[in-house]
Amino acid sequence: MPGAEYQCPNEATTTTESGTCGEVSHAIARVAKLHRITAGQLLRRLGLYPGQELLMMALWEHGPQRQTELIKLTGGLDPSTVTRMVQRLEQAGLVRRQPDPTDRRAVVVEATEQGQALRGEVAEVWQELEDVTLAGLGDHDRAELARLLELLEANLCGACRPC
Amino acid sequence: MPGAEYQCPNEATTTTESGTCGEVSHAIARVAKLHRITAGQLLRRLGLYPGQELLMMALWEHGPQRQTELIKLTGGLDPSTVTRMVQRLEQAGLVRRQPDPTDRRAVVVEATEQGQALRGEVAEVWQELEDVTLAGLGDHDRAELARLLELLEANLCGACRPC
DNA sequence: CCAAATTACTTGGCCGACCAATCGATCGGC
DNA sequence: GCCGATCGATTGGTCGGCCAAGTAATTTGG
Repeated sequence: MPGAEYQCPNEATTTTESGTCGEVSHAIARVAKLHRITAGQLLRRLGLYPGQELLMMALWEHGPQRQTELIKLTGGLDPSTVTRMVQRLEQAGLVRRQPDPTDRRAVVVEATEQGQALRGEVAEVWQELEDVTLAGLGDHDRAELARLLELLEANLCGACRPC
Repeated sequence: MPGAEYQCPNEATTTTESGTCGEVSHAIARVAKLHRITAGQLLRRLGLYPGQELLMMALWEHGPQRQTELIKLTGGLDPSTVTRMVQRLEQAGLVRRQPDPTDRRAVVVEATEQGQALRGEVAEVWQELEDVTLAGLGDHDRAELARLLELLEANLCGACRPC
C-alpha cells in the first residue's frame, strides 16, 4: 500500500495559544496558504498554475487587454510578472498577443479558443473552492466574514506605505 | 518631485460585486496578498525576505532543530524549500548548520548570535503587522475573526485532498 | 545478518512574484 | 519641430514555493 496517506501540512505549531504574538496574522498566513494549495490542486488538473487563472479571468470578463490594463485588473501585479506569465500562457496556447495598432509600445493580449474553453472549468473550480472554504458556515457567518475581510483589506491597503 | 506617490496596488477589479463568483475566495486572496506585501516591507528593513521570519521564529521558540522538525514547526513547507532557505540564511550569517551526532543523515539548524539579535525586531514587526491589520476592530470583531479563520482553516485542511 | 523499505536531505527544474535596469515609443513643453 | 519626461514592455537577478528524482544513512523484516 504505497499510496502513503499524506499527512496534512497543517498542525502549524508556531504559537498556537501564546496570546501576545501575531495571532491573527499567523492565522491569515495559514488560511491563505491552505487556500492557495487547495486552489492549486484544483487548477493543476486544468493545466493551470495558481495565479494564471486570475489573469485568464480578467481576459474572459473584460475582453482583450493590454498588459497595463491586466495589471490593474489583477490587482497590482508586477509588470515583469505579467510579461512572463503571458509568455507562458502564450506558449501553452491559451493566449494570443498582438501589437496594439494605436500604440506601438503596447501589446494586446486576448484569450484563444483554447483559452476560452477553460472558462467554465475555472468557474467550477472557483465555486468548489468557495464551497469548500465556507463549508458549514451559515449565512450570518458568511456575511460576517465578508465584512471583516473587507475591513482588513482596507486596513492593509491603507498601510500600503506611501498610499 | 520624483517620489512618485505609489498607487496602491489594490482596486482589484475582478468581480467586485457579481455575486455568484468566488466572492470570499477573492477577498481572501486579496487580503493575503496585502498582508504578505505589508509584512515584506517591514521585514526587508531587517534584511529578511518574507517567509524567512517564520523559520527564524521557529528556531527562536524551540531552539536548534533538525530540518524535519522545522518543516513541522513552520506548517508543512516543502523539504527542498527549507533546505535552500536554510542555505541562504546560513550564507547571511543568521543560522548555523551542524551534523546531528545521533543521525548522520540529519542536520541540526540553530540561530547564530546575529540571528538571535533579530528576534526582538521581528517580534515588533509582527506586532505592528497585527496592529495594522486589526486597526479599528473591536474586541468582538477580533474574536469573531479569529473564530471564522479557524473554521476556514479546518475546512481547507480537511479538503487537503487525501487527508 | 543482510536485503528491502523508510527516512533526511539535496539538487534540478519550473512558476509566481518582486526589484532594478533597460529599450523603444509616445507625450509635453518650449 | 525638438528634446526631455513619461509610459509600456522586457530582461536579469533573487526568493519563496512546489514536484520529481536522487543519494546516503537508518530502520525494519525475513
